[in-house]
Amino acid sequence: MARRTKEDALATRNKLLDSAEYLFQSQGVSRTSLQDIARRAGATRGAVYWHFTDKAALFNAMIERVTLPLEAAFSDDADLRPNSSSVDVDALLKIRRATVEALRQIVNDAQTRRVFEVATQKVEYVDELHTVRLRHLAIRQSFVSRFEQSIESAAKRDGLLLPMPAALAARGFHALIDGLIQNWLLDQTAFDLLDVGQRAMNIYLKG
Amino acid sequence: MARRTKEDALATRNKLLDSAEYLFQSQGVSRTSLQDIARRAGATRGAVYWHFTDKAALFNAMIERVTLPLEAAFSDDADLRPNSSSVDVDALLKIRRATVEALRQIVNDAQTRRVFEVATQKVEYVDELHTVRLRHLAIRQSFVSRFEQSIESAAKRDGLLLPMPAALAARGFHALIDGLIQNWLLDQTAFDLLDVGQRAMNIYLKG
DNA sequence: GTTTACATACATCCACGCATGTATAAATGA
DNA sequence: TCATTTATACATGCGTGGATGTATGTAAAC
Repeated sequence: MARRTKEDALATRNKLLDSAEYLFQSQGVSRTSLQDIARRAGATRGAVYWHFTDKAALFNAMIERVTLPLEAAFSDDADLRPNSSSVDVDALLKIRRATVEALRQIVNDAQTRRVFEVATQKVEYVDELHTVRLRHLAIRQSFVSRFEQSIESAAKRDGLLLPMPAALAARGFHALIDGLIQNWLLDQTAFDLLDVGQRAMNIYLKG
Repeated sequence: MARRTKEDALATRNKLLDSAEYLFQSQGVSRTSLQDIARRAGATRGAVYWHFTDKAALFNAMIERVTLPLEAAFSDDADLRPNSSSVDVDALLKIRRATVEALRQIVNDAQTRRVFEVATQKVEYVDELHTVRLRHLAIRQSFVSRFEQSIESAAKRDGLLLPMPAALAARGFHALIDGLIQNWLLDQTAFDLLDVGQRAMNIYLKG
């Protein structure tokens, strides 16, 4: 066809990513061809190869469309709160709130849910997608270490001694949340993620 | 070639499964062809199609080679202990022991580790593999409900009231263990699975 | 006029399923 | 016990479709 305006181009790009989301979720990443994606978006493979160098790049873009805002939200939570509220808000409280907010987004936002499901169940992390995987690991790590700091500062503030090193406690907490999310994604009718998540979190944080 | 003796046939079958394990782990399930698997086992696709109807069946067999013994171990733990030890052993203690044993197997047995890694990161659960997935879910569910019973009986025995329904507590516990395993598989050098696992378990069970 | 945003066409490769070949182990019968 | 038959445990070959990458065409925006 003919050349489109820049908004049109961005629209087709998003359509392609939408199609990819849907098809990746229902057929898996490796079994959906670029042809499938293009067709569902009302375009051809030419459009796909114009916007993305290959399937891995498309996958990457699809992931970042969700994770970039989510990461930004997390950073905001950590950076802005100290200014807005009084002084030295309980670090654990911040973690608690941010976590609940993340759970809420997964439950409420269909797109986030789709992408999470694809990223955890419908893709094989190998070769080209290894970079995506490394990025995930880095994000995980930053989350864990931030939580570790919060634990330590909270313990120091309240003058209580921890039953285990903060690093290990942070690992456990992260595993708990991560496991809850993944299990919920496996069967979303099995339990209420927000409810169970908050209760489990409270239990764990008693330690 | 010629017909082999039954032991020979079983040997090639195991060789094929070994190859699949290795290749699935390094290349992912969808990117490894039956040709690859056969070649690495010193055989041809003919052998593969003789022993398995298709790739999904082979995958299934590979999984069961590890999970069947593991399930059996879990059943033994639950069924035999009441006879061998005194009367009414603490139900929670049994769960604790079985869980630690499972963690130990994952850490120590390379084959279990490989298969778990494949099953959690290197496969897209869709179409034919959906049955495998359903089976996993069923096993999960049975584990969770068994743990739920243990919690309830333990609570009744000790006469303490739970901070939440046993079903939710069981979910949380399972999510914790599951999350720890998965995170450890992502980076096996990050922490000591057995250590952190036991500590986190103890913390959680205080609730 | 040039670049953009695609569509179309072409060539290559590879994975799968099936059909068929085949040498030998195991069952069968005398 | 041995000869014959049958089923087994693969190997080989063929056809087919589909996915990828790239090269080229093209009309409108800038």
